[in-house]
Amino acid sequence: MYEEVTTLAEESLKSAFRIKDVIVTWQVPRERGRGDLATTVALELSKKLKKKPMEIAEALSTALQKNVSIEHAEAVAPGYVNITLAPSALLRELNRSREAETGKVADKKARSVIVEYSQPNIAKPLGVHHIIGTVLGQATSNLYRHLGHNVISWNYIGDWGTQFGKLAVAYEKWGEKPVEDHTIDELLNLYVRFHEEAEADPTLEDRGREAFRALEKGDVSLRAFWEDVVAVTKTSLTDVYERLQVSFDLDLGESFYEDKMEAVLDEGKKKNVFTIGEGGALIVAFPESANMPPYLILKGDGATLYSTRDLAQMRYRIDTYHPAKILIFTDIAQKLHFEQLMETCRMLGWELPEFENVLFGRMRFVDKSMSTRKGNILNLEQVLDEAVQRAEKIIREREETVQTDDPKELAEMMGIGALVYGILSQNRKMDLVFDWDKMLSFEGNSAPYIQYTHARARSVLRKAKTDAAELPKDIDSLTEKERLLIGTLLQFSKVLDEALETHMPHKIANYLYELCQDYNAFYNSEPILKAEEPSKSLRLALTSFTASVLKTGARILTLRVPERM
RNA sequence: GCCCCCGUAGCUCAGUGGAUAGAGCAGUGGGUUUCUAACCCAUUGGCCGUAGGUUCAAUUCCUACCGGGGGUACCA
Repeated sequence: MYEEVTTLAEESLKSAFRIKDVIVTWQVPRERGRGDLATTVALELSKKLKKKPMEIAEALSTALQKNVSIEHAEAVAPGYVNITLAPSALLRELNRSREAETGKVADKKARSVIVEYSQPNIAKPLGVHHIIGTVLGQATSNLYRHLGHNVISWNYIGDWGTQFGKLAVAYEKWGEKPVEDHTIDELLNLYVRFHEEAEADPTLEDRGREAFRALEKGDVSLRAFWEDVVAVTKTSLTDVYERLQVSFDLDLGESFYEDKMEAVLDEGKKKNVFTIGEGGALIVAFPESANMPPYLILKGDGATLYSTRDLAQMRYRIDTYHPAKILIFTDIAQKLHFEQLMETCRMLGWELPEFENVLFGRMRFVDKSMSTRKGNILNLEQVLDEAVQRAEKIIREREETVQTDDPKELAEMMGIGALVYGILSQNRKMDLVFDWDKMLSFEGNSAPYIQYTHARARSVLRKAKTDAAELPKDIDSLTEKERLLIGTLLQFSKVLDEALETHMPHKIANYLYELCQDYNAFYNSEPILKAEEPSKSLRLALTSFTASVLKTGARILTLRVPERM
């Protein structure tokens, strides 16, 4: 962005102070009245050149002032250079920047990015805490796709493991009807009851482990039971994912690796990476330098673990998809596990793709943590329903002014949007305390604010009977609000790049919010339809750009925006 | 014990090696004969956890400590 200005600045500094190299970087000042771009290069050079910062800043601003793209350049104490760009230069930039909105076309031959997220467990409904990883992963997948990457979105379903043996024992003891007739909540109740009764009767735990081992060894009736439970679970997940605008390319779960672990186990043993530890367990002992506790690969009784399947999964993904990158979204509690996993892969001598365990904070209630075993989780579907009901109530209260044709659809959009935006607008590493009122905001910095701003802009365009407004060729001057809005619109593509690089979708949410603020301020102070030309064309174009950036950005965040509300 | 994440306004949170640290909610006062007032404008409110260090410049980087959360071999 603004290469012309950068080159000019660098050249003039080089010639004025007879230096070989200088790199000028620009910041976009947040404060009004500081121009469109600012640099601190004079402060940075001061020591090296043995000159006062202001002296350098003044020389630079004088040189920049001569350029036609720059309306005004100014040196400000203690050594900043602020520049205000000419309207024509801003319009030129704005035209160029529209490409970022439409998205890039993926190069089909490029190696893909595997994004794993959500990871629901079989026989349990999605809890409200699942929403964090689910929407973060989806937003990140959307972002990669938007920027032209081939993405394989992957739901790694927890359909295997000791928990399953426990459920089988619980069903055998207390189940009262065929498995396939259970709802997901009834299955959860069995699981919770198991843990309650296991407090009094510890032998239950052993029986659960035994049942899982039997399943792993191929017990036919357990296998049939397992298949029924998987079917019940997948059906119940479909609806929630649809409401969240979440979808996956693959949902190969843990059971898929059932027959793929043996090869990895053999390899690890042969390479002496896996060794026998306490109680006959198979472990990886890391070198001192790794500074990590041992990694358990097989239990003492020979049963496999999460780690066993993850190793097999890593192998399978590499061999099958040759990905350039693998991202796995998990909460922060799993950090060590993935560090151990990757270190183990390296010790096995595997050639690995770029890998990141994208971490996020945990959700808990005010006084206690969330635990599926104890049953103190909130069902995500119920939370979505409550969110939508709250939105419905607000829509009803505004009956006289609301402009939607479909209040039910709008409520769905707003309610779920509010919840999702609440999560995606904050730094993913932060822990969340579940609180209805805080998680479901409908005003201020919230999804409905973004949605309202979009509807408002679309409404203006409908009245103007135009969609793809063209920018005027040139314009003499810009109002302060116009300039601010243009400046924010210009940053969209940079924000997307930063969000991708850091895997921090909240940067997009924050940006969209700022854009709305700028648009609403502009909307409030400048007439659009009644403006004189060329202002009218400019303002319509800004309205059109804003609406389209909002829609594109919101979509990446899984949010939908209405045409009217 | 060791390791990781978090600590910014009453509350919930953004933010950055640079110019007087920003929003939302809550509080106070304004704005609709104008394109949607789910909005806008103004205003109250901060030793940026504490103490050192690096730097022309630290809330941001480094170290220690304090507080909260998590992990630390047979859960995932």
